[in-house]
Amino acid sequence: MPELPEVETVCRGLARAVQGQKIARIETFRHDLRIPFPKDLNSITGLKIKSIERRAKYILLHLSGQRTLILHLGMSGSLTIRNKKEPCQKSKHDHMLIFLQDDQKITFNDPRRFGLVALTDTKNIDQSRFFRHLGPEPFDRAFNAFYLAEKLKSRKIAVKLAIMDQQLVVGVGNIYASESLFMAGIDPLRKSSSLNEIEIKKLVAAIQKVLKRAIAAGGSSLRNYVQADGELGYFQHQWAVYGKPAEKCKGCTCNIKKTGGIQKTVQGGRATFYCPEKQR
DNA sequence: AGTGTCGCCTGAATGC
DNA sequence: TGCATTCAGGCGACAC
Repeated sequence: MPELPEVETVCRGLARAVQGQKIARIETFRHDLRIPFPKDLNSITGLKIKSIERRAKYILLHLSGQRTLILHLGMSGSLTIRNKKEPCQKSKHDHMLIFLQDDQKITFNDPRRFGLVALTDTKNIDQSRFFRHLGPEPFDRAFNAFYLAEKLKSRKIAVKLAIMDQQLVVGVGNIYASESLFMAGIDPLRKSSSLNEIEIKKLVAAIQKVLKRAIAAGGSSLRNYVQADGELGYFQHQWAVYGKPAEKCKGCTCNIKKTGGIQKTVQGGRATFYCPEKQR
């Protein structure tokens, strides 16, 4: 599932392939994904893709005429770029095609349809329903130990749920929440307000490091991005605890017989993985 | 206001 | 073998 690093990878790949191109035509094959497609989607025909930006897990295509096309991949969405001349059949969950004037074609495929497509005036982005409530980017200077301490001290929920709250910090999804807490050595079940200064510093650093490593892993496979492989750029081979119940944690020196290895539990309806020995 | 739960959706994995 | 059930999860809506 695309989290921040995957979305970042997709944005970079997209920028390389289609920045500066004009939109020739758009086709949709149903009226909605998680929300309806914009009624005026065809109004961006003829506009130029000036730049591409990631914000949280949203992909922003800034167009000429002060328009911005917003894409979100949800859980199962992927973008593929092909040359229009390549013979290519529409697959089952292709929902939108963007044809460009240079004969490339962007395909938005999303089996579970948790993704979305929206259109807004560029200057109104910050006030849009999608961005109004978002917290700082994890790499922004505004996301630091002082900020996190302020945010956590009054909160009663578990720290894992807190760092997944997009109002606190954006882009930390379920997988990287578990991974970051492992790297920081913090038990995901701990109450947010129970973390001390040192732990909070470690957590900020861990979130940034985990995300940066994942982006780097994605970037290294970027050249294959245009091929039809939604899995590319993912971090799954480097997971330390996620999806590995009862296994050894990364760099394990634990007494597995005693700890039972990596534990799996559920928080807020989402799977959490952690090492009971390394995370306290 | 902060917190917890639900629903959207489909395919893979598991259970009987 | 084949059908039914469970699980996965971003994010907004909603109830308390």
